[in-house]
Amino acid sequence: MHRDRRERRCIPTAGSWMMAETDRFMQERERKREALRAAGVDPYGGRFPDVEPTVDVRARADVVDIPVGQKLADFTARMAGRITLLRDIGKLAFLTVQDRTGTMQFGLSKGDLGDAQWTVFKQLDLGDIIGGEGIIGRTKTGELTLWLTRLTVLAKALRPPPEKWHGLTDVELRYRHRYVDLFSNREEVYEVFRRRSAIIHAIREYLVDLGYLEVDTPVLQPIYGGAAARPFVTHHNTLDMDLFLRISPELYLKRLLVGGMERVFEISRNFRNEGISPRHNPEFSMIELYEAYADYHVMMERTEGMVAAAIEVIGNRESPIVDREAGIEQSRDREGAVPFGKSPTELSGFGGTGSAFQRPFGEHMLNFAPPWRRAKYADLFREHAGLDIKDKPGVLERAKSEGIYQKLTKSIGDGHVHVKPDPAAEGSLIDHDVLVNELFDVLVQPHLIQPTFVYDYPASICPLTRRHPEDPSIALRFEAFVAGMELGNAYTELNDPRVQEENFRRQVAGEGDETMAVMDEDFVTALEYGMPPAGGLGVGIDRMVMLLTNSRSIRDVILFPLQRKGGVS
RNA sequence: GAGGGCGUAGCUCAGUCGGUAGAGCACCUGCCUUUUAAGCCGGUGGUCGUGGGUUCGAGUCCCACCGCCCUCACCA
Repeated sequence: MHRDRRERRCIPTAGSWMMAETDRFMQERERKREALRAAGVDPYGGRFPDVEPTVDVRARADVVDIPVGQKLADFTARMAGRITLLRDIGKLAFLTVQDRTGTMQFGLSKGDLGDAQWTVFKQLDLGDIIGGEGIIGRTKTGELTLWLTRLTVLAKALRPPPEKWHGLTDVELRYRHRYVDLFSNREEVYEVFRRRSAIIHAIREYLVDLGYLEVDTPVLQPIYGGAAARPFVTHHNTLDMDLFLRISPELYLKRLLVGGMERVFEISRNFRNEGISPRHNPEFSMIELYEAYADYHVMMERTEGMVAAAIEVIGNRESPIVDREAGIEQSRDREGAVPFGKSPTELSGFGGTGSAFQRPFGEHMLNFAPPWRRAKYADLFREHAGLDIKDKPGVLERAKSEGIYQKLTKSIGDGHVHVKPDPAAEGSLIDHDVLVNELFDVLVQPHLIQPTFVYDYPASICPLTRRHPEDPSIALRFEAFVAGMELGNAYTELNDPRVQEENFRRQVAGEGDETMAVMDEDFVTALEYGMPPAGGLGVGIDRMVMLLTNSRSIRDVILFPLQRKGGVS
């Protein structure tokens, strides 16, 4: 039947389709698969128990003296993985086999393996998944090698893997076919997600050790709230009810404070129907935590503690393979990219930096050693803008010279800009506070490279936030910035039900920065039962992973970032 | 949503002034018992993102559309 196929493609009639390149590769591999079946070999294997990871085999080999060019008959191993390189020397072959911990060279000798097994080997291709049993040795060049006495086919790959040296570099293909990205760009991509897992694990451990309870609250919410963002809307058929995908778990977690969960956290996937950028994905992960009897100063320590715990757990690790790095770096340089990416020294942890809390990020070296810098909003504004935040004429003048004023007045009417109630009042069409905030974004935020807590925001910028008891113009809030990027946001939480109720009313009326569809009356009811004073904190997990893996785009730390449908198949 | 860039073989990339579409890897035939991106001989493989247009002739020029990336806006 294979012959039929080949003949068909060899006789292109006028106007017929030429054989697609992909089909040629796949049909060749299908031919080999059928050859395996004809020889009584299942090309998709089955249970293959007691497989030893590469790192374990290498660790065992490290404590044994294996002379170069020798095999140790009593050093046996049983391993499995994907063939990433295949060197066929005639009656001898070397395969590089990759598992989750690294790569191992398999050596195959026709004489040792026997004709039947050698025939099986001849049907293998790059990308196939195999198991092997044999004895460990070292080749002439000292390479640790598993010399097979038995070869098992576990999965015949029908599609060829990407080019073996460059791997997959097309970013669109990398995101759409992440499974290929993961095995073909193993050293960079797999490592990022290994770290992501370790970071989340470390955060959990850190908080649980502090007596926190991890919870799950609704993703499908009849009323959304807790942040300023447009939601995704969905519908429950049987209940015939519109629901929102949560933009934040905040209002549910605070209900749990009322219920007596004094220390509570959730690692929550949130969904915001907003724009997409290298720092924004429509669905993203955040850790939110609430601690009774604490305040936002305590939350600064929690932020430092979580990051320190994360760095500790990802720090000490030798990268098993780094050879292909040079090629990746070159391709990025061709695009004129900044020096992001993982160098061998970075992958191995603390290489040459002196402090365990230092991490490279782009052209910066970030120092996460606690305590991080703590700076008041107004002080930073004075430092970088040279202005007092209450200096209305000065702020207006600077906003004009920076082009911010012009940009804002131009976009009045799109619903995002707050027009001053009485424009004539001070010769400005834009709220003073809006101008301050815009100037902060442009003049201050980009300079906040090293981890910095910006605290005591002007209350006018965050109208829904609890005020400082001694200075009502100050809001009890901080934001954590690293590399010019917002990493976290925290408050001394509002627990006065009447103030909360009033805030909701203003939100519904669209007066504040946030708007919402309807008031969450049940949340007010909860506060009426009494919520302990508390500190609350939200930290973006994806951004934290970006910072700790030197990743320039949020899409590089999310396994399957949202892509438009269509595109390359 | 606005502006800019990109899309050529399965993968990584060349393609000059508009004049028969190329290389490496991969794949196929053959050789090779210590390779390290193995090597050597020979060979196959293309709807140049899609659709229109200009032209004697379009990968190349023009228009529209699709997808990706970047900047801005919204947002975290």
